[in-house]
Amino acid sequence: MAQGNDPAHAFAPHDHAACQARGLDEAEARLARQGAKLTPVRRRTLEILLEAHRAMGAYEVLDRLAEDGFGKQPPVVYRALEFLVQHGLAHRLQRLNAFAACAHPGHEHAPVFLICRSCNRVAETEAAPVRDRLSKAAQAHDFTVERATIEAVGLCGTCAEAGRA
Amino acid sequence: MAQGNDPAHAFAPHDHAACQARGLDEAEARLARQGAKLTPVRRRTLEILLEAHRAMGAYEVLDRLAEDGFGKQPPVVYRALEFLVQHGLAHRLQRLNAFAACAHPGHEHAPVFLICRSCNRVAETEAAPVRDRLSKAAQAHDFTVERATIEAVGLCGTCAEAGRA
DNA sequence: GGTTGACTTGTTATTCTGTAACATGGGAAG
DNA sequence: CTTCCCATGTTACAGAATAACAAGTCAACC
Ligand SMILES: [Zn+2]
Ligand SMILES: [Zn+2]
Ligand SMILES: [Zn+2]
Ligand SMILES: [Zn+2]
Repeated sequence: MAQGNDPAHAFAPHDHAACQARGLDEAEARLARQGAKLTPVRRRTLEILLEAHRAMGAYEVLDRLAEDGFGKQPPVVYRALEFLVQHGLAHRLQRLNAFAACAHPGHEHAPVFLICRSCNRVAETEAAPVRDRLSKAAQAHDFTVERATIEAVGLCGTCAEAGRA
Repeated sequence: MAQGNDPAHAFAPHDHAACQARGLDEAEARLARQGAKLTPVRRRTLEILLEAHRAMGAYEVLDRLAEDGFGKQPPVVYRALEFLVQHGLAHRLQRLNAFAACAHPGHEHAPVFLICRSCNRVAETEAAPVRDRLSKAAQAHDFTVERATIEAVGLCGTCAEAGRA
């Protein structure tokens, strides 16, 4: 079983170089299917997000891009991030005003995020059951859910064991 | 049955003056229990949030406070809002960078929000089942949820019937 | 009464986050 | 070769939030 298949592998030690490479490959495959282009800025932005399983602020990414010779004005990074988000290669985390690479861009999905407040890693997990419950609760009040933000903050197993309460 | 007991009454026509008054009463009762004070700015801030079942940006509230003779600098409103949030009288909506009065401050609760994208009204709904699911999904990955943001955007019944798709 | 100390309100200034509007340049289509 | 779309870049601004300090209120205490 490849480590990439566990949706919460973000919290466990794993061959992250492979993880990162797979992220880029899947991104290219997906964009090819969609007829969109992974241009240099976009590619670099995705690489930066893929470096760790954590969320990064736009300006943090922007600094990195500037180091690599790209423009150093906010629109540069916001446009790249918007592109990645819209094409399912990255997600925005509302609680953190930050962005994270998608953990499994292979297929369409509306994720649920688990954010460890100790190590700052971010994982995506099984969303369907939670969203179902939410839709059901909303239906009871005649409300139709179109999109939902579901972000949990807490402690990952590794940090809990390490006693970083 | 008092209208205030339906957690999603925000979307239905109701005696809102009573609704508002009840909000203030419950707030005072709650603060008395906690030994905290509802000072003029705080009270006025809560009143403003209670005027409608929608979320307001901090600066929108600030303008209203300034009209009433309170300070017109950001810290004034942010402090009042922080106080209200911490004492369970208001909630912050991450998706909107905005705040809303709590719909039922009588008891402790971690709400789930329903945000109508057409009329902008915000309702709180039954949270427990959704949170249970979320905790369960997280547990499967050895993650302990401490707090969670759950915010749904969609259409309320009234707006759906009115065809405001 | 006077003094201390916690708390609240107020101000100035700054930081962080995000967007509008416009200029340029490189292809692909014609 | 020209046209047009799109991506990148810029300047300038808007919106959200906080840091740091000044001053007033009020009850507790001496
Ligand atoms: Zn990895
Ligand atoms: Zn952790
Ligand atoms: Zn009401
Ligand atoms: Zn509505």
